[in-house]
Order: sequence, then C-alpha cells, then structure tokens
Amino acid sequence: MSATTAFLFDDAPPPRERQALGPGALLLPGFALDRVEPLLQAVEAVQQQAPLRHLVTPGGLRMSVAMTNCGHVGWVSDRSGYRYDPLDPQSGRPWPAMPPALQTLAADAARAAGYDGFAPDACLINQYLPGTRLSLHQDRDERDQGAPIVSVSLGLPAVFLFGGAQRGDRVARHALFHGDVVVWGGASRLYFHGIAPLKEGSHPVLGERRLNLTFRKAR
DNA sequence: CAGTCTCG
DNA sequence: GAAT
Repeated sequence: MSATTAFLFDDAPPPRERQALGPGALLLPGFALDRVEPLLQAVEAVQQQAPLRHLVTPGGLRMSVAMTNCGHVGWVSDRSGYRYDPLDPQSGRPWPAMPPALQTLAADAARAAGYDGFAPDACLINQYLPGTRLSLHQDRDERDQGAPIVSVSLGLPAVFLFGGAQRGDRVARHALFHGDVVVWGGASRLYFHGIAPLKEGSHPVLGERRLNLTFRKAR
C-alpha cells in the first residue's frame, strides 16, 4: 500500500492541507483549533451584551441566520438596507468591544494567508441551526475593500459556496469544519459566497449548531 | 435597492 | 429574475 492511499483505511481522516479557493483566497484547515476555548468564551461575553437576533432584509424577509456583532461597528440589515452601524439598533448602545482573542486570531490568520497588518474593526457573529443557510452574496458594504475577509468556523460542519465576481459564475462547494479559517482578499475580495443549508448533527463542543465569526475592516 | 425566494 |  502506498503512503498516499493509506489514509483510505485508517481511522483518522486524511490530513487537510491549506487550499487555494481562488485568487487571493485560502482555506486554512484547523487554524483556530488550539484557540477554540478562549474564542468561545469571548463570543459568550459578546452575546451577553448583544444577543443573537434575526435581521430582516431590505425586502422584508427574515434571515435564517441569527446574528450579533462586536467591534467598533457591526453589520446590520433592515428595511432601509445594509450598513455598518456603531450602535446596536436593538439596544441603542455601542456594540461590545472586540475581545483581544478575536482580534489576534483574525490578524494571525490573515498573516498566514499573506495579508499582513490586518486590523479588523468589525466582527460579525453568525449562528446556524440545522436548516439555516446564507444565500450567495458579496461583502460590499465595507468602505475599505482593500482589506481581506477572515471567516472562522466553529461547531457543526458546513458547505461553503464560493463563486466568482459575477453572480452567474460557477460556484464551488468546500466543506468547512470546526476550527477552519477561510481568508479571501485581493482579486477574490468581492467574490460571491454563501453557506448551504446546515445539515442536522451534533458537535461535541457546540452541540446542534454552527458559529461563524467574520472579521472585516469596514472603515 | 436585495446577505431571499421560487420556478424551470 | 422577481420581490418589497
């Protein structure tokens, strides 16, 4: 048996190596794994100040993802459109500050993907329950579109949809697991992306849900 | 407008 | 591609 096919018969999954998803886009498998506990503790603290809630699109439709934010600004959607807001519309107070554990992870992951000096001012926290999806979209509400996007997956696995610059471009599907980080910038900064409906399941740490942390430099 | 939806 |  060759070394490259041995994994087919092992108990352990094959090693997952970093993978280019597009020009300037990289999947870093397990990059956040050794920091999960501090990350979850930080997220818990944020949620306590700014609870997860379902936003409404400009068309008036309720998003299936439950969201909250931390950092200087937070991404919000309502009947008037999308925007980054320094205040949590639900409380009228500023979003919780971005915990150092989150800021550091985002900067480290960006650097590992070739983006030095990433200093996010916004962290969107998305909770997916089974059935939750996020339709194909672009991240284009950031004033600073030179900075990359850093996305951290925790809990249940998901299928990441990664297309191209045009909505009609071919869409690739990539499995994302607990601890994975995806970074995209440069030529793929405005690429369409999304999450397929989450499959049922239970994760040993997070239970029947997936958390996604998305870091942006909005201004 | 459209981070959703549905039809073909 | 329509919708709100």
